[in-house]
Amino acid sequence: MAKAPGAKGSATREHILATATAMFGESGYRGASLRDIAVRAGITHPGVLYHFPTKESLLLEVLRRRDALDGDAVASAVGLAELERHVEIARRNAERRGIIELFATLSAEATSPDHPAHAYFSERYERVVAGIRRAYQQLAEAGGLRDGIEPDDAARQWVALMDGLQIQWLLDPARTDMARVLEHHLNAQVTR
Amino acid sequence: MAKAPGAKGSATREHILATATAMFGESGYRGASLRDIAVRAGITHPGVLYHFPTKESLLLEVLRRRDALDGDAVASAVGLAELERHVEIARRNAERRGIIELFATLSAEATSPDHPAHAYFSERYERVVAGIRRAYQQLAEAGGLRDGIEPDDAARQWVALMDGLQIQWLLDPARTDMARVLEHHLNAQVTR
DNA sequence: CCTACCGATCGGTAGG
DNA sequence: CCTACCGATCGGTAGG
Repeated sequence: MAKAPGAKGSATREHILATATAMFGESGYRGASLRDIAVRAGITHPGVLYHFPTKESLLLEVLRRRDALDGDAVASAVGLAELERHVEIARRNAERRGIIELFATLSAEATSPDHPAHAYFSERYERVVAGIRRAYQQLAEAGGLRDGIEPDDAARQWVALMDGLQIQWLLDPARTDMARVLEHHLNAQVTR
Repeated sequence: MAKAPGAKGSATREHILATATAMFGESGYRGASLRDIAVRAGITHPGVLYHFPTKESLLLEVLRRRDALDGDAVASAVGLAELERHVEIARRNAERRGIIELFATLSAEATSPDHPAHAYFSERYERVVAGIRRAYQQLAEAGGLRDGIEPDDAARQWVALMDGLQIQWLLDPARTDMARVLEHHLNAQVTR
């Protein structure tokens, strides 16, 4: 089989994706040019467009790839374990500034209805909130949730907390322990 | 007295500031061009640069003005009342999409160390967190805080919650009641 | 405050 | 995957 440009296996293609992930994170979608990405990937900017037809398609592929890689947006555990899984993701992501920059920068930029990733982030939020809500409901049914905590509010709180902590961490990593704050929040909601 | 261009009283200047606030909010700093702002303000883009020497100076003036207008970033009350003041600000801001867009979009964009508003947001965060921390400490000393809640974590949580809720609200205003979620969060921390 | 203009940079295309 | 190029747009300046 000859190497097809559309094939997922191209090493250059993977390299472009990794570079674009870092640069969209550092500068946002608007702030990172195809030439910036190309130079850091060691090719020319039409070279990038040989692998991805438009800048927008490159962004969407970067986002699609991220979700696939760590299953960030898919609820895969049950009740308390699902929430603890998110704490673990936060702890792990604190080692990879690029990933946090990508989602913090783009989720704010993409609140504009005409942003190329607007639909992606709208759907992602709905999915993530629904997954967390389910976890809280399961926790409540198992009698593990303190009185007066509604799963719907708690889910939105949890997601808001994760997003807001990312901004604080980017501004001041040394003094922001994302996983710790999330854990304390969870401990205050759960019955011992 | 002849009208001086530097005078704060120019109606055109005020009009440019209001327009720029809306457009930086909708599109971010990078996404809103001086020509966009000028057209919507009814002048030409060199006209904008007559009132503000650079695009960056316009942004900083927009931010400075916002803080001055509602004292958003300055702790002015004591203990519980200070936290309730922030709930009120959230309730009020839900009527002004432009303001929320401005801060949500820019605070993420400005996590880049080379962003023109980076220093502004770094200092603002420190100031806001310090104010909230003080309020929690006062609440704790008055015996109004539940056991196991540390003022420092609680302050970072509170600010993260406000930021994260703004993103959710921008993506889905109908289903995100910022003030309500903040109130529930506060009620769960305070002793009755 | 406008007209006219500048050099730089953008995403994308032609053609190989 | 590159060279060479396109039209559009950017922030900012000159000169009035």
